[in-house]
Amino acid sequence: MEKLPRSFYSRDAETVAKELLGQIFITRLPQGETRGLIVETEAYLGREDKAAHSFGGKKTQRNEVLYGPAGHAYIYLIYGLYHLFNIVVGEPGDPQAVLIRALEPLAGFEIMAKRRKTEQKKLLTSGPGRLSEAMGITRQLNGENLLGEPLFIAKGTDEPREIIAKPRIGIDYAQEWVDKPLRFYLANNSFISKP
DNA sequence: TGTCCGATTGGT
DNA sequence: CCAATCGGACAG
Repeated sequence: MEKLPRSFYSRDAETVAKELLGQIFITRLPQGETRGLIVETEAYLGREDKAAHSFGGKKTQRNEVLYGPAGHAYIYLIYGLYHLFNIVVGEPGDPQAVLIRALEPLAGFEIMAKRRKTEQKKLLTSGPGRLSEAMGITRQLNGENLLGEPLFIAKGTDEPREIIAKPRIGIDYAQEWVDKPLRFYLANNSFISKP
């Protein structure tokens, strides 16, 4: 089990978003260990990207971790109900991020089922809010270093995989950025958030 | 301090 | 289709 190094994250969001597909996201929290294969991501390009929280260089208490070093978690609450899990990427000071949108459950099924209050495998991690709940992600973990514990990403297998690129979800306000193909997912995977 | 709203989800 | 539910952004 090999953790992805800092250098993996210190690249542009589009590259990292694609290369995160097929890697393994692991959490080790008091309830136990859970693992999921990353099958869907979105790239948020930073200052220039009207869909990004850091558009125009905006820096607030919520998003300041985006301006720090790559390989840390950016976690925030959306709709007062769900936590979304992102990874800070790029060089320090360049506020880019990758949103993890779906996982394929690999281990810790019972822990996930208990947190999600469902036994249906398809409903455990197929969406950004769902996977955060299943993996035990809350904003207490905002800023955590993914090269340590309790959150990290391990190298998956090197098998070639077909990647599909499509527009991002839920960013209707982003004008000319709405249609840019910055959402990536593995072809033929059944755990994608919106089929 | 007051108001408005969201990188979603689940039930109608 | 629409309500749930609340921290944060921003205006005043």
